[in-house]
Amino acid sequence: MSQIQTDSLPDRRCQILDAALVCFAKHGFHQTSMHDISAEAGISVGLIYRYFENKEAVISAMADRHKKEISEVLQRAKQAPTLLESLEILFTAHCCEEESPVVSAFVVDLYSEASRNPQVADLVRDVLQTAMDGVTELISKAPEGQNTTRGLLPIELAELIFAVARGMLMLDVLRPQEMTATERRERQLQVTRRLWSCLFKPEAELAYA
Amino acid sequence: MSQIQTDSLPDRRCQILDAALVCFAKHGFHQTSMHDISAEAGISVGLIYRYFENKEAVISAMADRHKKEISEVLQRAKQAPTLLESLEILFTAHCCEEESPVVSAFVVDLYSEASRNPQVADLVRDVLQTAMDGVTELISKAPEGQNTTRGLLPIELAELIFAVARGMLMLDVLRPQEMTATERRERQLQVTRRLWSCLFKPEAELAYA
DNA sequence: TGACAATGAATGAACGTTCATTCATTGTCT
DNA sequence: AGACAATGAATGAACGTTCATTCATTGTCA
Repeated sequence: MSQIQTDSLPDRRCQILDAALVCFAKHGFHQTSMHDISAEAGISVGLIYRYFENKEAVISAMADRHKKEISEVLQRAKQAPTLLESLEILFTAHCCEEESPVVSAFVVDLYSEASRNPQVADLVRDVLQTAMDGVTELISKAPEGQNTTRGLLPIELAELIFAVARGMLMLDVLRPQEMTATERRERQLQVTRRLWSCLFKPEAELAYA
Repeated sequence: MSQIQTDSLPDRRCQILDAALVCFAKHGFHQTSMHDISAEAGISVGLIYRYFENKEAVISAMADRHKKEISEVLQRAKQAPTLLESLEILFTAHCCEEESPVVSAFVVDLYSEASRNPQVADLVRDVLQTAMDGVTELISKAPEGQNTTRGLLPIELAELIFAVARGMLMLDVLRPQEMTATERRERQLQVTRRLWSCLFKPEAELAYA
């Protein structure tokens, strides 16, 4: 009865979005056809239109899902014992975390889409603002962020941190495919630590850096 | 005879690429039709195929042109009297320079394209490497880069600088259209100076920051 | 006139979307 | 329980449209 409806409806949507992510990451939004998605999901084309109004709605739903994944990453980052570890979680989420496969190519596409689709732009802006607020708060409360911030406010530091994170994510799409997730992660962590040492490491420790 | 060929051929190509940039920046590569480009250029569709083999070739040529523009920006940056001014040129090229209108949305699209098109990826990697080498050299030679680099090598600093530059460029596509080029430039410069102060400003000067 | 630049209608493939149809499941009645 | 009606999830061929690409034709010079 209604059990099937309420159970299968979100499942189907999820199944379709999973397939869409694979296709979008591989070929981009506008080079992925609805037939591609249906084939990847193992269902018929028509069925997609039972769960999504049109292709645009699939893209929007993907953006929405991205928002949830990012806020989960943020939650995990907030619980890390040190500021450096928080940053490491934030910087490596897109290439390493099993649970939230935020594929770099998809995110770059999302920004590309945001530049013409105001609805997507609003959503991405919202995600970014929430994440930045979280990190700003993280810095304000962290002992490392108190006195070694080189005269910059927590929010200014957060802006720099997010700029670097986005920039590294962009770099990620240029990396040859033969690079493993572990190798990517290692490169990400190196840059994260360098940034951290620039922003937060007390001058006194530099001799040992 | 050959005068017309050698003279008009590059001009037409340039005219077509100018039109393509406008369309690509506005709608993206794959949502721009050849008719859009021909209309923007004020010529017929068929004529485009006299100067470019196909749409892919237009995109590749755009990427090539991007490469030339970036190296021009780099040349200008190299001639700046201080390291900070070099960075300011590099960071504001995409939203302010009249001669090389490297539109942010186009560059994000270029990275998006690079993630599936190995030919474009190679080119973007090449551009990036050249620019990074230039900046690394700039840092090595600059007096500001000598002793206040917080234990980081010039190449490591260059990586951070380019990550921030790419990240800010990405942010640029989220900005509401009503923001003027001057306002964007101001925001860019703020972040540039903050980054510079983190990476290069001697600790002694911080009191006045 | 001959050579080349330029046009834009024509082509066919590919796309997003629709919808008549199928069929396993669920509900209802005797 | 058994027979029948109703549901709606799922299908995939078909539709109208758009797009990249081609090419017969026209315009423009020397």
